Amino acid sequence: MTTKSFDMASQTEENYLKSLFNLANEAGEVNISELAQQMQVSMPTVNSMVKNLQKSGWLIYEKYKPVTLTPEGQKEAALIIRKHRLTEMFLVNKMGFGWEEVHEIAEQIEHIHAPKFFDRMDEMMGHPLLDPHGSPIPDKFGRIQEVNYTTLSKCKTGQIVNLAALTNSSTEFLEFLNSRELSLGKELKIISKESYDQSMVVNYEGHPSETLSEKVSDRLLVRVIG
Amino acid sequence: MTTKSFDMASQTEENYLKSLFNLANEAGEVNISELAQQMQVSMPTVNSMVKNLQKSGWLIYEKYKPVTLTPEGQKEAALIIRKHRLTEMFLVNKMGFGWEEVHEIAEQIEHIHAPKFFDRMDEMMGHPLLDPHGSPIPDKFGRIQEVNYTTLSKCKTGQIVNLAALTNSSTEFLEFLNSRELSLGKELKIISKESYDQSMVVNYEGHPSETLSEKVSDRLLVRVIG
DNA sequence: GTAATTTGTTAGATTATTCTAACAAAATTG
DNA sequence: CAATTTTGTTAGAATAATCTAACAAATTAC
Repeated sequence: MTTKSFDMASQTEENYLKSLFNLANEAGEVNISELAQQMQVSMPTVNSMVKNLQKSGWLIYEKYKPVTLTPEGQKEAALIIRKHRLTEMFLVNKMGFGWEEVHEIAEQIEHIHAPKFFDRMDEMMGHPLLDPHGSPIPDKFGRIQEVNYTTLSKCKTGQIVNLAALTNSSTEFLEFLNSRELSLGKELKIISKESYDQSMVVNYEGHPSETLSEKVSDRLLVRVIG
Repeated sequence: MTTKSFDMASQTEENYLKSLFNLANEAGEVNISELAQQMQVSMPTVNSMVKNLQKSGWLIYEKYKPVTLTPEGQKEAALIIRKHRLTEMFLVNKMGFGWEEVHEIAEQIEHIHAPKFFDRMDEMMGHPLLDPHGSPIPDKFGRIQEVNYTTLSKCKTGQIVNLAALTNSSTEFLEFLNSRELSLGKELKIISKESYDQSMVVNYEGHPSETLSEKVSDRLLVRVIG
């Protein structure tokens, strides 16, 4: 007798679902150790929480196997991510925050249970498709439209690209980008690439010659335009 | 050796502080049973939580005596109420919600730890002094400026009053007021008062003769203007 | 293909918040 | 003021989320 309830997830459970969603690879599988690292808790903690989440129907788990979100788990996770990204966009567009300030606040507001509140944000912003860091905002049904960009690090000398999104949105990285006046939509021309450390010299408005380390260029998602 | 830490209060503890603040009478004392009723938990639960809150320095407690918030407890509570009321005002003024929709949402957002977020709301609204139900918004230091109004129920026939605030902001009551087009700032003239059930007949713009029960007139806070 | 390493599990304990049952102190009431 | 009622306390248990210690399974590495 399987116990599938689909009750409201607790704040903690919501965080596990979100991490599971973000860690799920092509096969949709996530290891206990990965999840433990992501959640910053011990493996036994994850082990018991995973049993919990399975009992509630959010995921599939078998001893010694990686876990997989059920369709319901995926939807639930996507809807939490939707609240997070809508909030980030609202904070930037309607409240004047910088893109480096919004993650921590959204991390808390994503757990608010008030559909009207998020619907109103969405409406006030005209149903945005992307958050301030270029990540797609899942729709009301938890559907997420995948876009695939390349990282700047994979581009070749001479190419012209448009900065579209980031693979990492830590405050420190965003502050680094601010210091170089690098924001989404900027057109970058790749001047050269150092084969020793993979650092790149790029050119963009107001910055004729800016050097970016591989660590940075790996985190910049771009659309090649020439 | 007294253990006074003043750590961050948990969400549950914040709710106890808020209730304590709201229940505190002139003497500032609150009984365990009152608090249990307000918080909708059993007395033993309150008993143990009160010991907790004392250990953290938020209140003074002695066996079989009513509890009293310390100055720190009062400030903490007032700051939570500040977040609640700022949020309600923001939802009404900046997001277009009705005054009857905002309590439940603010009840959740009040627990967000993000000073910048509330400061920005405050700034965007030009530092409002009252929330949408006429209750004062405590300042950043947790100071609350008391205003004292009379209830409509205490007014006499012939008086003209201005509707300034409410003693109760339940959705049902607010929806009742909406149905009679009664909103803050409305000027009411007391036409008559029924001595049998204390119901009152009042007159205001668009409503030449509206009857209000004692239950209603007791919940309307007014400023007598004539 | 054993041995070593990594990954995952169980067992048992801890903290926060809650409960019910039983009892004790305080307040109320004739 | 003694009896009753109300209010408050203790004891003991439950649930959620976490931990460490010990062990077991799976994987990786010679």
